Amino acid sequence: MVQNKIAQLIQRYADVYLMMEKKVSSMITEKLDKELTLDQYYSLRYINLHPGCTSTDLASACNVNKSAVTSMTNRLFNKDYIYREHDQADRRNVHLYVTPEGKDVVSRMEKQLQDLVRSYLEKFDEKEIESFIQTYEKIYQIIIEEEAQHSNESNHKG
Amino acid sequence: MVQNKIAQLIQRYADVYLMMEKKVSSMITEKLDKELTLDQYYSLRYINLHPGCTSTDLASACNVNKSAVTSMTNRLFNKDYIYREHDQADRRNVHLYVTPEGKDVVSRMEKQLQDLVRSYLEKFDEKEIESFIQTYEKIYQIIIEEEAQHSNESNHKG
DNA sequence: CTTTAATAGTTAAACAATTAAACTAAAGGA
DNA sequence: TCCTTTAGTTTAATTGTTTAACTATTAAAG
Repeated sequence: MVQNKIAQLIQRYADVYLMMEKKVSSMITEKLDKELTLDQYYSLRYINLHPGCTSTDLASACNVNKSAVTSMTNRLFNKDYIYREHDQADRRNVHLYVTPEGKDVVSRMEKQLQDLVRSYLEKFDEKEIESFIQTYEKIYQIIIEEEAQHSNESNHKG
Repeated sequence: MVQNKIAQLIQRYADVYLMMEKKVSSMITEKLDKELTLDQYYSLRYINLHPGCTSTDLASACNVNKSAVTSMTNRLFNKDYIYREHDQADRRNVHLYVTPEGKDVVSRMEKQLQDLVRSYLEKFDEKEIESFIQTYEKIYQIIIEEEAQHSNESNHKG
């Protein structure tokens, strides 16, 4: 791709990125249950999809420090949405599980999120959204692969 | 669009969203100058593109409270990247401007951002990225229009 | 004109989310 | 046994945010 074209595309992306991100996250916290922040919802969702995952797993998935995960899981634990279990084979490992209350709130928020997004998605052609998400997933894949290659140098995270 | 298909698309988006957001923002803070956080960069970039804008403008653009803007502009002010000027006609208004040092850092970070993103973008077809950003801009437009319609009800922000 | 409303912005207290560094505890290897 | 690595927590600090109370200025109503 031509250098100039790339600069243009990045410019256009940057022009909407900030507003988009803040607007979407504030829309969501406004419209959805106040029980969880967006970050808390996504963390709980991850644990729900990966029962028994460790703090390290979650840290690597979110690309944050383990101490950030400790804080996050403490917040979820204090709300009785998750519980922890020590690994019997290797007692250093702590496995994370979602409680019934946690499962309740995840599915409730998932439904609310769908109701919210549906009204916007209806204004699009299915093919357009499909290919948008495909590109999004592709970008994600490329970033992951790229990181796997350079994982030798810096492994202070994950 | 069919209900089921919508649920599927949202699911797929949610599956990558969390990792994507955190990974990208941590990649950027890692690779770019440490002088500014990503939020600070985008705020400074906005002021640079809209010289003389007010706190209210920035608050509305980011969809955050005015007090959040005060905090943000204080951080930028303390780093000598912006300055404030009282409006002579209406002394309640405070206009924001980027200093020469601020302009320096914006253009430096812009260049670094382009160098970083270029390596990823090169793996894509130009048409694919073009239509990805087009959809992104379209989503943004729809959200803005939607909000303009419902602006009567809740105007505690912006 | 004076009193009252509204508007722009700041301050203060609280919380969420994060990092870095020091720490505890457990496991593995020489 | 001693040293090192690994998993996770704690602590102190910073960023970014909200809500509510506040200051200062303008506009509007009588």
